[in-house]
Order: sequence, then structure tokens, then C-alpha cells
Amino acid sequence: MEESLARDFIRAIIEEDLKNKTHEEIITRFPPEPNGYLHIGHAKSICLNFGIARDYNGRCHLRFDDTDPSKEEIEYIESIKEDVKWLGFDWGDHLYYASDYFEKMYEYAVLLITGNKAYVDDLSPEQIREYRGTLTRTGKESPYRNRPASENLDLFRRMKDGEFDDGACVLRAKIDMSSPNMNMRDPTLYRIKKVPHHRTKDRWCIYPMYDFAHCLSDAMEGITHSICTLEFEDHRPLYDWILDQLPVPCHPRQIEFARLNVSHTIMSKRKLGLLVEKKAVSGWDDPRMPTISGLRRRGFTPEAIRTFCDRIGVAKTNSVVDLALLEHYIREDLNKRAPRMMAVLSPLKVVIDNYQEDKVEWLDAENNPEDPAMGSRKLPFTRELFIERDDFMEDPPPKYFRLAPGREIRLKHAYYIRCETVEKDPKTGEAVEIHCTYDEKTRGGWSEDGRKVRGTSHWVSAPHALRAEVRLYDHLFCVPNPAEEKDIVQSVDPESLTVLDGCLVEPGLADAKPGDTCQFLRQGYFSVDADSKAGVKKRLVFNRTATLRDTWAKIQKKQ
RNA sequence: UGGGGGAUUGUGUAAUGGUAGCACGGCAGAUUCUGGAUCUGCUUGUGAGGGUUCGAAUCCUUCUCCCCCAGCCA
Repeated sequence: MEESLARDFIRAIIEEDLKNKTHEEIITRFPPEPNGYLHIGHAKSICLNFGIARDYNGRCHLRFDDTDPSKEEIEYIESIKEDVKWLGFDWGDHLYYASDYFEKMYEYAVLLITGNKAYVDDLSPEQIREYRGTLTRTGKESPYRNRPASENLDLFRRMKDGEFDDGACVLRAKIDMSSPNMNMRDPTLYRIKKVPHHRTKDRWCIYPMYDFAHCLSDAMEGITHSICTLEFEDHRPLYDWILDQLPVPCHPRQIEFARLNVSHTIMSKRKLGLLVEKKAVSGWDDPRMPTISGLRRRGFTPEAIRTFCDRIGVAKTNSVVDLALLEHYIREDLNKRAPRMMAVLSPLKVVIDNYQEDKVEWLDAENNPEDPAMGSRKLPFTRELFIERDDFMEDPPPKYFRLAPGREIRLKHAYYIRCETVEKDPKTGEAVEIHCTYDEKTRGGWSEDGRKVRGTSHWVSAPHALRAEVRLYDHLFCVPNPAEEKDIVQSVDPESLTVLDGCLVEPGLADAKPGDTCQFLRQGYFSVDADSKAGVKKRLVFNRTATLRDTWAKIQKKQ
């Protein structure tokens, strides 16, 4: 074998298994429950499982762990498939559902009963809880524990045939009520739920529990390494126990790793769903959400997410990754690929007094200084322009390089302009229009005499500019670890979304399509939102994916 | 006070008996037609004590702290 690809302890185990010939082909799986949308934490697991399959020429199955029809929906199955594909992974022909195995699982359960390894328990849920004991007190055996196999077989069949109500009885493994591992105290294997299943419809009214279904699904698919998160560590003895009792095709090895946490957001599907339900966000794909669909709408790229997942590492230590790291990788990716555009978010009118009225010059503007192959475009320059309100100050503080009375700046790709006079609102004192002169010898944005200007501003031509709505996003929560907050809905930062209407963008953006990404020069990366409309009802909406690093903001903070 | 895991700099992660490295963040500077990007330098770390060893993040030992488990959820 060539160079080791082992970047983490799981790959190290796999390489060892390959070396020892324990396995010749590596088969992993990504097993989501279709009860919510995928988030960045799932992306870590997807990149791990599919990444391992790719690295070792194996394969990775997509398997829906659909054993609880009361919580699962088709909508989630569709979104999960879409998200995995969008992230850039392909399960080929290997799309499976735990529900596809219900028949086989039932047979395995019968085998367990026949071998006196499982029994039907009539205890109520409350009684089962009492009998289970506590962390420090051992449990006690159910009075139904020693029913003969024949009786259990009959009862289990009748459970399946719908003779009993929900909760009347369950099938339990017969293991050890005094085990220090709670999972081994005769865990429930099957429960009655007279709920139609989104795939098997009314075929079943008993459904297997995770612990029974998961190991068997893995074994039936020939999974070699069953990678899951830390909380299942305690379940591994049960995973192994079940497979040891039954004539299964193989016995996969379960390996646990720490799930991903990211600062300033949450990963709990339940809490994310609560935000959606309580309308604290616009939906699962709200651009502030850490969901894959939210990140996609926000303008993140699959490449950036994959790079992030590859770089955060895989270990068993509980940790919280700084959101700044995710932002770093999207900036890194978009810096290379996003075409630069000019957009004025908070417009301030500028009149170039010595520029001929009605004249329009079409100036060259490079699309991306990082990549000359992206070419250039033409930008209209006229006597009346708009610049960013923040780019002008009547009485600027030290280190302010932008426009102020008497000062000269460069308009990107255009001319040097000097501020001559300011028109102010008599009531507020706020600048409403500034008058400038331009130096016609600085066309293109540079001067032959070599004089320097410290500031460069972006701008749009007033008669050509297009109106747009721009949505600025910030951390969903201002606290670094919102998972610890009592009321998650209340904790949403009201300033996590700022809607700016009346923004002005350059005319080249007229045909922008939802999903298109660009950099608004000096401001950040933006993506066209799905709320945008073409045609008569023309509407342009941009989502801010990420800001640019902002040194000036830091200087201001310190002042 | 049962069982299972874990602890390396601000954050994340390497180093498996031989110079504690990398990335992000932060700070300083260079450079720049984006206060972007790029480049350079810096950045109080092996949870604590004892032991083995020429040499310990790594091995032994005692302790401390953190996470998970008592669903007919996954």
C-alpha cells in the first residue's frame, strides 16, 4: 500500500484491518433518521463515512433508519437525499431503508425467542421503568421473564397481528437485569405502534427499536465499520450481543467519535425543529440555520463545508469548534471563485460637478483579481453616482482613509474624486448629497503622476443602478454555547437578521439567478436568494454569506 | 456513591519513549486600485502529584475535573 491516508484514529483502525486482511473491502454507511433536516453535524458524519469509502476504494450506503413512523416523514427523506447529493456524495445503487428489513428482522426476533433469548413482557411502561432499577441500584426481573418459548412465540405473533393495543406488551431481550450497563437490562426490542409507516403503510403494527434494527441492518448490508457518535458507546455491548446470538452474515465493528458542535449555534434536531415550529426562523432552510439547506441558501459551497469537515478532525473528545473556522473556509473558497460586483447597501448621492451631464462612459472592471481567467466587464460611469454612506464623513477620526471635505479618494475602476461641498439635511445635520470634482487624467483609477490615495470606494451609477433587498446575517445566538440556554426560542439574537431595502447594485446583476454568488466589493460574499423574481415583478434579493475581514471595523472598535 | 468515555495554547487537532507541530483566531509589520487577498514575525499548551527511564504528552501509580447512560426515541 502507498502512503497512509490515516488522518484520524478511525482511518488508522481501518488501515490496520486492511493490513491484517480482516477486511478486503471497506463498507460504511450514513444512517439518518428521517425526522428532521440534516445539519453541519451530519455533514461531518457524511464526510467521514463517504470519505472513508472513497479513500479506501470501498463504498458507503445511505440508509434511512426509519423505525419510528410516529416521527418520520417523506419530506425529510427527500431533503436528506438532496443534501447528501449537494454535498457531493453518491451512494450509487446503495440506497436502503431499515424498513426494507422488517420481515427479516421479525424472523431474527423469532429466532431469538426460540433460543430463549427474548420474551414478551406484559409489564406497563411505568413498571418496566421501575423494574429497571437505577444507575446505582440493580434492576429486578419481570414476572413474565421466564415464559416458555412457545408462549412467547404465540404472543409475539399476536403482537404482530394487531391483537394487542399500543403499550400492552413489548418484546424484550433476555440478558441481565443486574448489569451495570443499563442497556443490557433486558432492553426492549419491539414495541406496538398502530401507526402507518411512510413506506410499509399498514403492513406492520410492531416496530423494532434502534438497538435491534441498527446492528442487524448493518450486518445484512455487510457493513465493515459502523461509525457512530459517542453516546452509543454504551450500546456497543448490546450491538455485539444481538449479533452474537444470531446467524448473521457478518459482524460489523462499531466505532464511536465525538459529534460536531459549533459555537453560536445548536445541533439538536429537536431544538432546530422548535425554532421552525415557533417561527423564530423562516424555516429549516433559513440562512441562519446550521442546516445544510440553510447553509446552501446562505451561499455556502459544498467544497467549503467539506474542507471544514476534513480539517476539524475526528476524535473522541467533546469539543466546540469556533464558527470563525467555518467562516474562514467559505471565505477561502469564495475568494477564489466569486466574481466581484459593486453594490451600495446604504446609498449616499454624489454629484461630480465637473463631469458632463448625460455622458456615459463604460469602464473596464476586472471580475476577480485572484483569477484573471474570469475576465472583465463594463461599468457605466455618469455624473450622478451613489457611494456607501460609511465611505463619507464630514469630520473623520484619525486613520479614516475615506472621503471627507477636501479629501481625494479613488472610485474603484473609475476616477479619483475630491469632495468639494456637502449638502445636509437642515434638521438632522446628516449629509444628503455631496458634490465632488473628478480628475479626468485618473481614468481607470490610477494617476500617472504617481500620487497616492489611501481610500478606494465602490459606487454605482445613479441612472443605471438596480434596486435590491439585502439580508445581512449574524450569529443565530449571541452566546457562544446556546445549547446551555433554558429557552432556546427566546435566545435567538434579534439582530441575527437585518433586512436592507433600497440597496443599489450594478446593472450587470440584472439577470442574477437564485444561488448565484458574488462578492460585493469591500463588503462580503453574497448569494441571490430564492425570493428573487424575474420579469415584470422583478425583484432582487441577496443573502450575505459572510463578511470580508474588516480591519477598519477593528480599528474603530479600539478607538 | 454503578457502568462507559474523555482531558495537549483562546478554539480545534497532530505527535504512540527522542526538538510539542499544524490550522483558525489574536497581535505587529510588509504589500496592495477591495481597510479584501497575499507575505513575514509573534502568539503564557501536555489537568495535578508521585514513579520508571539517559530521555515521558506517550509507560506505571494516586488524584482532580468534564461528558454519556435509568425512552415502548435514534
